[in-house]
Parts: sequence; structure tokens; C-alpha cells
Amino acid sequence: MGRQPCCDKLGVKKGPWTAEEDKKLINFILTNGQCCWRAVPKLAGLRRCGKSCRLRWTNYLRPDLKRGLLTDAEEQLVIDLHARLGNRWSKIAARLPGRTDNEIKNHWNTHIKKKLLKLGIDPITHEPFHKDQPKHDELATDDQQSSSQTDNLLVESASNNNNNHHQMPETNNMEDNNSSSSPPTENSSSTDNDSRLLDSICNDESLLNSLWNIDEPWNNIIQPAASQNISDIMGLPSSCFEEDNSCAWLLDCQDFGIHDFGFDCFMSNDFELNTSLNTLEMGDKQ
DNA sequence: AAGCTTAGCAACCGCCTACGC
DNA sequence: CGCGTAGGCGGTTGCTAAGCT
Repeated sequence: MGRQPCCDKLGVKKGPWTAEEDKKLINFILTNGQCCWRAVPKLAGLRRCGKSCRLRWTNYLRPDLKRGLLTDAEEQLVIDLHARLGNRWSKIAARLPGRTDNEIKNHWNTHIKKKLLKLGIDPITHEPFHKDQPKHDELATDDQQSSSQTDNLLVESASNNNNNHHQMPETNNMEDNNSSSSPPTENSSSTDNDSRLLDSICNDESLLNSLWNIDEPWNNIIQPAASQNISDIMGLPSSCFEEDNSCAWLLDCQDFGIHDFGFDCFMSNDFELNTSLNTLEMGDKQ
């Protein structure tokens, strides 16, 4: 016999999540951590599929998520990664701390793809269109003279991608274990390719600096007073927020639905947190 | 001001893989 | 070893707000 079904489809709610449902899910995960998603809806008092709960948590409620548009550096990294990994959004997201595969996928489809098309670059192959080659989208026909900073980055990135396909240094330590070295397609991936990718990223000093500058401020955000307030507000034992507890990740709480879930204490009582958040925003805009 | 179109994003759907039984 | 499920993934849909006529 196998396991029990994830959820009985009957009586399962669909559609947008309400603030009340979000609260329940957050409360549950704060209390119990991320365990068996199948059991989450029942235990948390939600009429949702476990899958839906997992998605809501990973794509929206997770405290380590960043908010707002991708920065130029992140965007370039996505392009770079997409050139080698194809539409493997989860792999790409794994390289961008605080970003979800869904977010990156959406950003790709709504922003990056269009930019590439405008620049005459095929978003699938990352190769420039040939003059006699039909483009994938009508958008590609207008305004190909665009010269914004982002567009320049994109051109540079695409150009680098083409060059790097054959000249990437050897390294290791990537989680992907496929072994093909084919050009970037939906299914192409390999340890070698990933290793080279990591290496090329690590060798890109400006890119790395940019990413580290984004993440660094979080080290300074955590204040004991803040965690105390959270435990009070959420009605949870303060032990949930102790350093060695499974909920210690909450201390890394960044910028998620703070106002929606009664986390305003972060904003009103903690000057240093505000400063850190401002620093982060500055970093994001740079 | 109203109606229409478009862009952006959250959420769902269906498939695949790993794993428990 | 085979069956069936949970979890994960990528593609797609549908809702909503913003922009346009």
C-alpha cells in the first residue's frame, strides 16, 4: 500500500488566499515548522490542499523572501543562468537568495523576455536573430535602438553567454548531476556546466559584490526585542524564537507581510531594523 | 467618466521523480 | 518489485490594477 492521498478534492478551497488563511498557515508553521504538507491544512484549520499550502508558503509567506522587482544584477544573473540552464526555474532561483522560481519565471515572461526580443536576441537560444529569421514575437520589431543601462547590461550578458559556452573554467560542487554538455535547452544540464556556471559567476566580481551587498544588511537586522515582540503578538511561547529552536529562522525575517500579520513592531519599535531595511532598499536600487 | 486593453502576478494544473509500503 | 502518494517542477490560466481611447 502507498501513502494516503494528499487531500480529498471535495471541500477544498481554491483561489486567492485571505489574510485569515495566511495567519493560520503562518501560525501553524511557526509552531510546528515545515513538516508533512498533507497534514498542514487539517492541523492548521485550513480548507486547502497541502500542495496549495506549500505553494503559498514558499512563494509568498516565507520570511526569507525578498520583495520588489529584481535588481539589474539579479536580472543579469537570471539571463546568464537561463542561457545555460534553460527554463529550469528552480535551479535558477536557487542561485538568487530570497527569490522564488515562480517569481523568476514571471519576471522572465513579463520583463526579460520582452527586453531580449527588443534587442533582437532570441530568449530561448540567447542568440541574436538573423536578419531573415522570423522573430518569436511582434514586440521584437519595434524600438531596437533602445539604449538604457539595463539594455546595455543585457547585450553584454548575451554576448558573454555566447563566449562563455566554450570557455568556462573547470570547477565543481554543483548539485546538478546530469552529464550532457549540450547547448542550453529545456533539458540540457550537467555537473560540468553547472560547475562552470558557478565559477563564472564567482569570477564576476561586480555581480558578486552586488549580490552580497543585497544580503549583507540582514545580518544586522535581528534584534532580541523584535523576536520578543513577535512571540507576544503571535501568542507563541518565546522558546519558539530562541536561537537553537527550529523556528530560529524567523529571526531572519525580512520583509514579508509585516503589516498584514501584526509585525508592525518591527517597523515602529526598532530603529535599527528600519535602518537596515532602508539600507537593503538602497542596495536593491543600486 | 466609462469602457476597453494590456501588463503583472498569484495560484492552479498536470506531469515527473523519489520514496514508503 | 510494483503500486500509489507526496513533494517538486514548469507551463498555463485567471484576476486585478494601470494605462489608454
